Amino acid sequence: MTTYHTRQQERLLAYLRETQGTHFTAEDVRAHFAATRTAIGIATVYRHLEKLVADGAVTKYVIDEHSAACFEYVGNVCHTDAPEQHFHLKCESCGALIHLECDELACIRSHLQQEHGFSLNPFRTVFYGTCGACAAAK
Amino acid sequence: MTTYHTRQQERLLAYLRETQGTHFTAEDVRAHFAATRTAIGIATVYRHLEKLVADGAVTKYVIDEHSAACFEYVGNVCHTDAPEQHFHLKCESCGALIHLECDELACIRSHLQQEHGFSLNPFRTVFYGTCGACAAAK
DNA sequence: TTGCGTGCAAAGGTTTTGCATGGCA
DNA sequence: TGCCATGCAAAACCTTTGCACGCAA
Repeated sequence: MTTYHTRQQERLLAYLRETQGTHFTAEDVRAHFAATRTAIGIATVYRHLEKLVADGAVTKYVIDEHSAACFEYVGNVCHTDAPEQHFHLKCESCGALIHLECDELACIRSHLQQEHGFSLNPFRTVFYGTCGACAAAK
Repeated sequence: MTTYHTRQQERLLAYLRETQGTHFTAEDVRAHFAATRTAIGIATVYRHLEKLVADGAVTKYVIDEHSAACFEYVGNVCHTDAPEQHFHLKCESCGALIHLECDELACIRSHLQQEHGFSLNPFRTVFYGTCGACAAAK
């Protein structure tokens, strides 16, 4: 639990809030501050992200274990109103991670729940395939 | 593509067929053959698993990126004749792998294709969540 | 002053790769 | 004989951890 209020913590949180709706890796965060001359050690980045994930303010995606984990800022804990139901598409060709928000896809969840008794975890579920750009390139 | 038929390949495939319905790590496979005195190098295990995953005969699960990936043999899928429209549900609680054949879910593919230009790969895509039995147990 | 937060470097683990050797066709 | 497959070890990679120092309260 955080007891002290530090400069790094403040700057890191401020940055995360700017990234709403996008994905980032721990390295992305470190690089961002390295560029602004207010460096934050990679260990500190990981330590904060770990806490935020535990608090639910950040979601962690494991796409492939030999590449860096993706994080996403989803707001404060008191965000119990309308958690966004978005899914992720991963292009097996170019590696792009696509953030998909679609009502029809959101129905998948209730369908699986009602018809198959399965509670889908949208944070871990990733749709693999080929994106339009890559398909067109072939 | 595999061009040569080797002893290691044969033994590895035979072992995988025995594991139907269970999951294993690359290390598990290596250890299995190390015990039977017909050792197979870990690099060879990874190289074969990589091919099998690409072929759809093995599914790769990434549970957490700092632990070993889990693999599961799902058999030779006939992606030439009649591509089966079934998806996989993986219970994060009990580890059960559920084969789901559902017309409504099959629509996901065409939806992603038409509305988002995304060609879904049903052999690799896995829905993570909690199965009905585990949900009831809580 | 107390002790948490930070940064550096090293450790930890899994997976990949380089290279020489062995084996299939 | 021509190459692919294999195995070993080292490399590559992300992430965690030990330790000393800095800084908040």
